[in-house]
Amino acid sequence: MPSAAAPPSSASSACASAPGPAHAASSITDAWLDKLNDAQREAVEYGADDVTRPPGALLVIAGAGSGKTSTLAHRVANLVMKGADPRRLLLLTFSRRAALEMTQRVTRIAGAAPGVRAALAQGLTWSGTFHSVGARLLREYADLIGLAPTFTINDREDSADLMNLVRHELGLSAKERRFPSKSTCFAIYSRVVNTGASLGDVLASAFPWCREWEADLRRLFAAYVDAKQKQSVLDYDDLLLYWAHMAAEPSIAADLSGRFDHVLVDEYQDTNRLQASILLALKPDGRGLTVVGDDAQSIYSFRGATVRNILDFPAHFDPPAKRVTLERNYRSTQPILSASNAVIGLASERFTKNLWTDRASAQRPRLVTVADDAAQARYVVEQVLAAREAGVKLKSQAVLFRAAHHSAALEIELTRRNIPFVKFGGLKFLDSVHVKDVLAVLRWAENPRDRVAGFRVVQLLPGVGPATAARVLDEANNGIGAHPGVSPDINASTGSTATAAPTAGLRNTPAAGAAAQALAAFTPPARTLEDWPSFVALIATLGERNSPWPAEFELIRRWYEPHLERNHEDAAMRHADLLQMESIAGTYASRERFLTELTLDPPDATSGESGVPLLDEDYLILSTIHSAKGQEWRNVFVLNGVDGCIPSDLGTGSDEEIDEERRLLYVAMTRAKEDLHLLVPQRFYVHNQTHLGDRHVWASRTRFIPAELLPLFEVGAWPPVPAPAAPTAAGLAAAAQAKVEIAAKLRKMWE
DNA sequence: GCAAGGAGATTTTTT
DNA sequence: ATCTCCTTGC
Repeated sequence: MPSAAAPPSSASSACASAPGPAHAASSITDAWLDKLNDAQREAVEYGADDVTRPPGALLVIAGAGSGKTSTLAHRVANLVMKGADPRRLLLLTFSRRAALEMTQRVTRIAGAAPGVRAALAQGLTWSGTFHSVGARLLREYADLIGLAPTFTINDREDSADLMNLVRHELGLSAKERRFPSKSTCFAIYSRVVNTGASLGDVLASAFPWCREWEADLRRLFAAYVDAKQKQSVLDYDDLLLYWAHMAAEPSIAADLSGRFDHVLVDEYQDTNRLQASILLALKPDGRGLTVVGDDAQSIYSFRGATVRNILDFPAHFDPPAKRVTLERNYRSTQPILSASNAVIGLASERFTKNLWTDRASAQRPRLVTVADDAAQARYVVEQVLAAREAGVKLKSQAVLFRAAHHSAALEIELTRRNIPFVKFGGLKFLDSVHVKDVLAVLRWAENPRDRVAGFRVVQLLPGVGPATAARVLDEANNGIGAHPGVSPDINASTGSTATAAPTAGLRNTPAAGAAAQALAAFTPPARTLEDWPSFVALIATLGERNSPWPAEFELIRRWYEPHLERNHEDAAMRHADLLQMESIAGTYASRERFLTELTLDPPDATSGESGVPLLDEDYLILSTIHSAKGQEWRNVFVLNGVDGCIPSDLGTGSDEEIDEERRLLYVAMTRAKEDLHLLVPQRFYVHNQTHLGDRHVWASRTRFIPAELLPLFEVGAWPPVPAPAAPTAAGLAAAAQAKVEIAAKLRKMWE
C-alpha cells in the first residue's frame, strides 16, 4: 500500500510500492467481472492492463438502467486493483448523492481484496461534484492566483442579492422602463459564463425581452465581478471559471493535471462548455480520461449544459476516444421500456441506442385519468398504501413531478393521513429566512468583506434598514481594506496570473477584529441602541475566534433568538430548525468546512410537517424529475402528465426546449422497475394567475403520448366506477364558472 | 430621511 | 413564499 506520507505528485513511486493488491487481486479478478455483460466489461477493462500508462479517452454511452454507476464503480475498483493510487483518481459526479453512492459501491465491489478495500477507504478522496472539487482546489492554490484563501461562496440567492446591491449602486433600478429583476440578471450572467457565448448571443437566444438592456447589463456584470473580487466572494460559476483559468495557466497546469492519473466523469451529458474545458485542460490528450453519460437523459440545458459535449467528445482527441455503448437495461420490465422507448423515439433528434431487457411482464404502464389535483393525490395515496399492504416498502415507491409545487395537494393528503414522506428538490431548508440569517452571521464572521452577508445581518437589528446598514458596512470596510492579492485579470481570457504575487492571504482574524472595532465605534440609530452592545460583542467574539467551532453556532443562535421571535409568528418551528442545524454543525470539522459544504452540498431533502423521519423509518419519496436522476424505484407515479406541466408552459418556446421536456418525461418513466403510473388530471388549478383570482384550467394529455402510443399503456380512469352523480365535463366547467362569478360578486359588494 | 408594514404580483428544473 | 412598490409613522 502506498505510504500515507507520499506527496500526491510522486505517482510512480507510490505505484511501485504497491504491488501487493495488484497481485492479490488478479486471482479473483475474473470472478468478480463475470457478472458484467460484454459491453460493461469492455468499459471496465479498457486500458487497465498497465495503469502506469493511462490509455486514451473513453466515452461510455450508458442508457437508462444499463448499470452505469455499477460499471463506473467497477472501473474504478479495477484500476485500483491493478495498482492505481486511489488518491490520484479524480471522480467527478453530478451530485453529492451520486458521489456518496459511487464511493460506497467502489468500496463494496473492491471488498473482495482486503488490501484494496483499505486503500480505498482512506484514499478515494478526490470524489465529488465539479463545484466542490473546484472549491477545494481553489483553496489550495488560492495564494498563487490572488485569491484570499478564506473566500466564502455565495449560493444562487446570495449571488442575486449581490447583483441587486450592485444594480442599486449603478442606479439601474430607477429606470423608467423596468430593468430585469435581480434573479433574471443573475441568470443571464450565469448563462454567459457557463456557455462561453457572448452576452449578445445569450440575450438573443434565451432572454430576447432583455435585449434592450445589453449595454447596461454589461456594465452591471463588470461591476458585479468587481464587487465579488473586492469582497473575496465567489459564486458557483466562479468555482468553475477560476478552475478553468487556473488549469489553462502554464505555470500551474502541469502541477494541477499531474496530480491525477485518471479522471472519471459521471452524467457527462449534463456538463456545460466550461466544465468540458476544465477536463480538456486537465487531460489535453485524453489519456486517463473517462466520461459516462446518456444523450437521451440530458435535462440541464437551462443551466448551460450541452449535449454537444458528449456528441463531440470522441473527435476531440487523436486518435478519437474509444466508445462503448451499454444498451441492456437491467432495471425495468419490457412494457415500461417499450413505452419509454416510444416516447423518446418521437424526439426530433434521433438517438441511436435501442434499450432492451429480458424482464417480461404482463403489466403495461398505467395511464390514469383523474378529475383534478385532489383526486390525483387520493389515487396516489390509495395505490401507495395498497402496494405497502402487498409488501412493497414506502421507500421503494416514488412520486415524481415537473415542478416542486406540483406535489402540494399530495403533501397535504399525505400529512392528513399520517404517511411519512421525504421530498427532494424545490425549496430547501437552507432557503428559509431564519436559516439564511444565521448562516449570514457565520459567513460575515468568516469573511468580513462579504457585503451581502453583512448587509443582511445588520438589518436584523430593529431600527436598521438598508441606509443604515450601508453606512455600517462602509465604516467596517474602511477598517479592513481590500484583499491585497486581488487580481483583476483573472476573469480576462488573457489574464496572466503569473504576475500575481503570492500573498500570505489575509487571515480573517485581523480583518474581523478591525470590523468589530468599527462596529463598536459606530453610533447606531436611537431605536437600535438597546440591541447594539450585544451585537458588537457577538461579532467581536466571532472575530477573535474565542470559542471553538460548534460553540460559535450556539452563540449565534442564542443571540438570534429574540430577533426570531420578534419577526416571525411561527418562531417555535423555526427555532427547532436551528437546533437541528446546530447538531449538524457539530459534525463538521470547522466553520469554514461547514459553510463551504453546506453551500455546495446542501441537504437536499425536506420532509413533512412531522419532522424529518428517522433514517430507519419507512417513508415515501417525493421528488422533482430533475432530482430523481440516477435513481430507481419499484413503483413510480408521475404527476400531471398534461400539457402545461410536461411540457411546462414555460418550456415550449423552441423545438430544443420541447425535446428537453420530452427527455424529462423519458427520465421519469425509466425510473420505474415494476410499476409505472402516469396521472392525467382533467382539470388543473392555477393559483393567482390573473387579476380575476384563482381559476381552473382544462388540461389535455401530454403531447408526448399521442394517440398512436396509447396501445403501449393500460388506459383507464379513476375512480373506476363513476358515481351516478359524477359531474360531466360541462357540469364541472359550469361549476368552476359559477365559483368565479360568485367570488366576483362578493368582491363587487365593496367596490 | 429612514424604517416598517401592507398590498399585489409573480414563481421550472439546480450546482 | 418572496420581491417590489407604496403608505404611514417616527
